[in-house]
Amino acid sequence: MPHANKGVTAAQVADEFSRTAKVLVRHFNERLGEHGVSTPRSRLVVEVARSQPVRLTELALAVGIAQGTASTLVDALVRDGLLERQTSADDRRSVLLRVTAQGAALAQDWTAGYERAAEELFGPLTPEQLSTLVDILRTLTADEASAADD
Amino acid sequence: MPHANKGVTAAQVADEFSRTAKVLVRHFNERLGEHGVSTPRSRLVVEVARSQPVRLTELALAVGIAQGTASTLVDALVRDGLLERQTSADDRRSVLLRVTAQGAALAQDWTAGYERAAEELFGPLTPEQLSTLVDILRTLTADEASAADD
DNA sequence: TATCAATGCATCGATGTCTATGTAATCTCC
DNA sequence: GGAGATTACATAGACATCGATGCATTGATA
Repeated sequence: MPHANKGVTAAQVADEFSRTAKVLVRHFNERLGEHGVSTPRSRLVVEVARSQPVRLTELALAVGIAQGTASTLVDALVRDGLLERQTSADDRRSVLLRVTAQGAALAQDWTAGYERAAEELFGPLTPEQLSTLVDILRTLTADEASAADD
Repeated sequence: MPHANKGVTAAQVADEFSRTAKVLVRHFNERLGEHGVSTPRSRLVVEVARSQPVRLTELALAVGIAQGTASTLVDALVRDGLLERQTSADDRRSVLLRVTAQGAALAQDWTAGYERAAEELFGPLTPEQLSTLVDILRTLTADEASAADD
């Protein structure tokens, strides 16, 4: 029975949203755990592979985490030989990130795992629902973009 | 221009979802921070106020966190005088939780803050979008409910 | 060019979170 | 009624995360 939620309040939506978000996080951690990696680590490596060379702050923005968090995670990934840091010639404050050969190989595997996990989770939705959901999500974060102009 | 996302993939939706979730978390932390409390702590106190007496595991389920996490957070809230633990007479393994007078007062304040934050965030959506969003969120977590039957 | 502001990154301390495990109480069932 | 399974909670260890802050570099300006 769809649409039994006529008078739904914002707070109820917030509750539902945050619960769903946790389910999503848990699901991805499980699936990616089968690939021997956590969700945050895989997201970073995959994102670097996709848009290298990339500066640290850009990367943090792209995956939606704080710059300090990205710094710590990247540090571990460099130690593990998946990423490379390189000081930018243009601006020696900047760090350019690239994947190593090993990182690139793993990124490919993890991307597949990530996509499969996403399909498992969002598969029950119709294409129209998917599209609607993305619209709604973008509406919600559109605020953020303008708020950043403050 | 709505619906410009015809061929959106599950992975893209997952990305968008997780970014939105982080925006939501940040927004609530900011707003509730103005009330001197974190989101998880306020959610626990408010939930206990709403459905006391409540067992720890029930509470964890209601707010969508792991039982161990709830145990730790509740411990702090009891130390701070907002919640009371009481061993159940029926089942001496169980802990029944209630708010103290102070906890009840704060819960009221925090509920207002929570609702206001939710309205700020979800206000841009039409009532129909809100309703649709809840439908979609419930579809996504419906899996979980059945998976729990394993 | 010397100074002061702004920027990019690293680090710190605190918090929330998970899974895994331990302990006590309860339940099952022979 | 007692043994073993189950359940409820607490605790431990690891990780991700944040905001705040420090340090080095760059940019702007007088």
